[in-house]
Amino acid sequence: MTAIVHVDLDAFFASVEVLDDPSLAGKPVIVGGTGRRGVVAACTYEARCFGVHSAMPSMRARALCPHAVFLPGRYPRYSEMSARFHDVLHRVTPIVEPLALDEAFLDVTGAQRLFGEPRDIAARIRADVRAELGLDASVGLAATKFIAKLASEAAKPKASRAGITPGAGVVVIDPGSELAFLHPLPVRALWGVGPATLARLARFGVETVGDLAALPAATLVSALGPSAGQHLHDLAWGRDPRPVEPERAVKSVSHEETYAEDLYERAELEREALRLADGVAGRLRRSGLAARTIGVKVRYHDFSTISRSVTGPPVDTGSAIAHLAVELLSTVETSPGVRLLGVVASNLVDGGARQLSLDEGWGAAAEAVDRVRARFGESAVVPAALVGRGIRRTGSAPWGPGSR
DNA sequence: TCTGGGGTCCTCTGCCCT
DNA sequence: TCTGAGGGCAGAGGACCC
Repeated sequence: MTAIVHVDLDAFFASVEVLDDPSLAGKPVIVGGTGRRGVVAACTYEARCFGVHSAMPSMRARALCPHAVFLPGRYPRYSEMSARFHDVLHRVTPIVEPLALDEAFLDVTGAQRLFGEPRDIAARIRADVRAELGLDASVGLAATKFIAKLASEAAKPKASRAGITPGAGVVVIDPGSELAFLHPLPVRALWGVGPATLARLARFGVETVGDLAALPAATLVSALGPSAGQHLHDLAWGRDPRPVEPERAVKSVSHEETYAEDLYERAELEREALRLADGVAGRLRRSGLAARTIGVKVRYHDFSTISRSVTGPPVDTGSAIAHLAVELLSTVETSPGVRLLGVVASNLVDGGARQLSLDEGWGAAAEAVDRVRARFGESAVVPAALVGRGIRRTGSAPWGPGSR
């Protein structure tokens, strides 16, 4: 029988802040964008008691919990702790699928000879993380990935107006007991059910996973499409054949930024596109990749979002990506005011396959730039068009538990 | 109160080719 | 030569995840 463990660090960013500054222990701590357009990336359970949760606008979090400690976040520190966390997991098994900085699946089926029963392995992982990192983790164990994930969720502490209820830490869903665990849960708990799907399911009177399981698969397929419909029907019956995948190739690399004030000037947007393209190019080269498709994403004042993309020979330099991004930008309306601009590289290929003719000289220059930045920091070299330019951004470093 | 950033996957549409 | 059907692909957008 396959044994899958899901491990999730509790309130990761906020817990690291408390770990590094013990005077914060027991206080509501909120990590995230502190600007007008920022959102909460993570918060302690003390903050959750006031109704604060991740992805909530920081302004609202401040209104709900004005006495909280607000911190902007320290991405390099979280990365370092994440690396140590994944080291602990890799000591148990090489079959580790990272989901985020603070979360991973492990297939511990083959680790039983070394470490004993799966439930003992789950408990051991939690204890090792606590001992070596000083952080609390919640652990779920089941025969499938998504039930293991729901189990770790069930193992977490709960926060409400009444206070914090400690979690079990480890929850094991034994084979045969999956449906009894699954069917009473709200349907929103299923992976893939967000606000839009929830609204569609509500029309069928579906509130719990059990309600969903009772619907014929054909009804779900007609309501949600063949892929999502069948997938959710399978999940509702506990079926999830997806294996733990240690190696997953990156499919796209992007940089986007929300501005504190909307941008109207095309020249300013083109400079921003250059800066974002430069960031994307650097990350592509560090991964040894080049992109065949370059896209731009534009979000307007009213939050409506459009994207434009173009496919051609592989590129991995800031100048080449910026050139395409600026061309794409010239096809979209910017006069309503741009709240967010993004540059996306997709259709990724091996970096050695990039266009050599025109780009060869730029490629060598870009690699030299990479070496200087590696030694002296990202701001040591910037495109000439950006020297001395400053635009007010939302003030966020690349943070978010989903960041890899 | 007004909604980050970095991703993946899916669906729909239009175009090109056979 | 014209036309329609169908497949493949690219582009756009939506939904979802952490």
